Amino acid sequence: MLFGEYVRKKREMLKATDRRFSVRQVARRIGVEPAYLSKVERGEVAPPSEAKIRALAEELGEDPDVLLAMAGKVSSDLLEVIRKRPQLFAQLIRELKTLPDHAILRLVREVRDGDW
Amino acid sequence: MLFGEYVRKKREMLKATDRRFSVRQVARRIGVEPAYLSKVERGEVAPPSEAKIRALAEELGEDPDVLLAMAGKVSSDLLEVIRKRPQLFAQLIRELKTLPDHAILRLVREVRDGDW
DNA sequence: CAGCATGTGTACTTTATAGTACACAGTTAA
DNA sequence: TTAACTGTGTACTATAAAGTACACATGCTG
Repeated sequence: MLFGEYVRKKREMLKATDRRFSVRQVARRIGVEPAYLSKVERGEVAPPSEAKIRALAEELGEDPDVLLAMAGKVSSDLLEVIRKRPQLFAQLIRELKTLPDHAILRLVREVRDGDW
Repeated sequence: MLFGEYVRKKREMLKATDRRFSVRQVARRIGVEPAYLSKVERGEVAPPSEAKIRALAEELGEDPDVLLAMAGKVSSDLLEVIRKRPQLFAQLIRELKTLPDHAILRLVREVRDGDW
């Protein structure tokens, strides 16, 4: 699903029961012009900056990492982590690239619970 | 160490025993103007694009991921991997953020050798 | 039914990115 | 000693990113 398409769907859903989720009002709350948000939702322009996407995620109750991914971006805090130890993380991520979700989840849990 | 500084040092080292590593000749081989490479090495302008950095890494015998990191970038193939499963990888990377190198290396090996 | 709210079209702007093109002075090598 | 090669200063360019500003027709509502 495209970024704008997804945002529009979610916003319209919220609008159905709460009129505070109009294009204009959401735009105002996340700090952009209404015309811009409208264009973003219709895919007429590229998705906004990371900061605006975060604000939008907050507003819509969505996972910022997911919304960023839909926008073709990766959270800058993750980039920072990788940038600090590029070989280590590059190796790991390429290793995990083809693993199924459950295997990666297992890894996450192992690290979280284990004595690492 | 800054990107340009590092590149200059490495290139000068190679140049010491092989005159094919002048600014001009390296620039030509990686496909940029000599003046531009000169400015990059002296930090007068920002580091080049990912593609040029890759060519430079190849040329200098350096790890592209490391050079990219010095340039403040992350390899686009890694971004792609994360973008495809943002929640999973975001969770994992944030979990690993503070782990020591050896722990992450252990993880890499475990995944590579184990039955995942 | 007047008035505010709504979504969107059009036109423009600002800043960053990623460089090119050319000239010039100093260095080296034949 | 001249021809080529070297590094760099200056000026410029093209494209993308990330929006703003305003006008307009439509629609709801109190």
